[in-house]
Amino acid sequence: MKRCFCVISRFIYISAERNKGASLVSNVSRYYSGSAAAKTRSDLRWEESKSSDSQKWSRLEHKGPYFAPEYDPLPDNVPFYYDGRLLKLSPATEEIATFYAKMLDHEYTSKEVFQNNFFTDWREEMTDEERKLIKTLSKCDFSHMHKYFVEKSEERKNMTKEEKQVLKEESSRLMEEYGFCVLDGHREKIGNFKLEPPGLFRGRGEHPKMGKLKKRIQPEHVTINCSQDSKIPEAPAGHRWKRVQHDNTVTWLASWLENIHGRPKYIMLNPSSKLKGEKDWQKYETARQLKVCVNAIRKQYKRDWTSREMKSRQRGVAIYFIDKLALRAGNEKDEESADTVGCCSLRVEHISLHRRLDGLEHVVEFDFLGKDSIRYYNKVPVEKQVFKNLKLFIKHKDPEDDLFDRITTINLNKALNECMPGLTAKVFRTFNASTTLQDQLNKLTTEDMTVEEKILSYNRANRAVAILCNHQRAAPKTFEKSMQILQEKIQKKKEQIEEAKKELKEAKKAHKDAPSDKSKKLVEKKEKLVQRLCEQLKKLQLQETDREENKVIALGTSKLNYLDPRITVAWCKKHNVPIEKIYNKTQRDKFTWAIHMTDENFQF
DNA sequence: GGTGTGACTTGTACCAACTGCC
DNA sequence: GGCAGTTGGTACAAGTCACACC
Repeated sequence: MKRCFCVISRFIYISAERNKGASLVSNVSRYYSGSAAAKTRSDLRWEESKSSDSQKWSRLEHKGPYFAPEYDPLPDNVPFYYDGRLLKLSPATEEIATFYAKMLDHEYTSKEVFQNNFFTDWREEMTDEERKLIKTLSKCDFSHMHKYFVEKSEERKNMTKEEKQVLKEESSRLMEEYGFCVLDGHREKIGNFKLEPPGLFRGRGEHPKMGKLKKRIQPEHVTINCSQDSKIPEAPAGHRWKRVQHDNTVTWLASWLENIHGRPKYIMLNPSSKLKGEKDWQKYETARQLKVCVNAIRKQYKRDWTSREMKSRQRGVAIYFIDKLALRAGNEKDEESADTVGCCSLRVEHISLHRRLDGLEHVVEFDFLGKDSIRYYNKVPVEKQVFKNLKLFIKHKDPEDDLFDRITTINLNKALNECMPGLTAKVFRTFNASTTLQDQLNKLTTEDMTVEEKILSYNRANRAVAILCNHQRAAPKTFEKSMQILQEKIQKKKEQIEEAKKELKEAKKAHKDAPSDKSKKLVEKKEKLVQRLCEQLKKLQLQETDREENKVIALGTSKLNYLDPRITVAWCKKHNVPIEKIYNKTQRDKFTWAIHMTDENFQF
């Protein structure tokens, strides 16, 4: 096994070095090759080099985070009743009560875990007097608070244009003041300059901590990261920062510990920034390197299926799943989070083995909750040896036992890294997603298509990737209704076409009976009308297909995180599809690097 | 080799802003 | 101009993975 990995490693090392040598130079030159005029000051950033890989910047200056506004107590006419008795809550207690009251419309507030967590945390923040009094959540009447917030929300919606303009200007001012930093002399947009306001933690799926109080972040909780010679951000009046540090090996501007899990959170740059863009580009380059050696890796993991060592067999099957099904690595999780799994953390209960199913042999049926508690359900025919191994792995195990009990994501990634420097489980997802997009685009696009048809093809290719990566979304609430409206439009258009055709026929007849310039013009006019209506119908039908196929599939995640944007840019250029039809403004900003450096011949 | 921590990416839901239709 | 439907941006949760430490 190890020997084989070494052979592969050497082979890859040569390819990687070859790539690396050419990469930065060709990257930058390709970046400019598209448009000399586009070479602006901000573009030049890409030519700058850092003194080492770990150093992320030389100079960093920013204003620090923007804090959530202080709590504004409820007006006196919004009562709170406990057990039928009117109570005036202390501001801190009232604030937490409002978090709950605002959520009453959501189904999860009725869950026992949510209620228990909320009530426990709420009582901790109460005054002694309040705590003595308020002992049962069901006796609390939040309905007046709830009504107040519904009304407030309505008021906001009904604001005049001028009032909305004032808010917009205030928001722009904040963005201008806090939303940018200066990194190595360039003004860069910050991703999340506003600190998260206090509230109740929701979590996704059956999260054991749902309903817990997310406490207000104070300056004393925040660490600032900036360069020593920069103007250090000032803490709000009467406060001071937890710490000010000058660590240029990290990219974050500020951090704090969130109180729910005790994990750090960060203020970081926007995806359009140079720092993020370079990282993104590197990610896709690593995935392209995998393309060079994936055949050797596949041969190796197939050999591992018959290894004498159980660990190797399990690793071989796990990498096969990661490669074939684009499963996530599946790190171990603590008890304090929702019960979700990935490849390495799959349990026996998550798979069913069928020697024969739906006319196929050796079918594995997967059914588990993955990231964000999204269900992964798939029936996959696998190689006979994989099937045999799985039977072996589950032998004498209970449903709740680990399927792959001899491996972890750490040693799996270690083995992958020996195959190819920088290779980890998630690289397979990027690689398979981008490869799928490229293949599908090649298959689904022909020159004779209209731009609308090409866009449908693109969305279908994008959809194939989203399905592979299991990117699901809840069907939009208005889906059925909007489909019905669209279908009515289609029906109406069909009727219009029938009518127009009839009129055309009549015009032709009239022209035949008594030809004149006027009758000729009328025929031409009717012909044009029929043609225009048919085009409109086709467009509507394409829209219908696209929307129907997209009902529960989320395309955004793969577009933003898994599909090498150069594939898209090259396809747009080759097929004369305006890039604006595929990427919106934000996406174009994020992928500026790809838009500049890619010509129509790019191949992933 | 196991565990904890930190840094960063990936992911969905929600809501405000925008768009197109009547 | 008003409204409904759609889109885009934001919020923030939940992953991955590297690294330090024992």
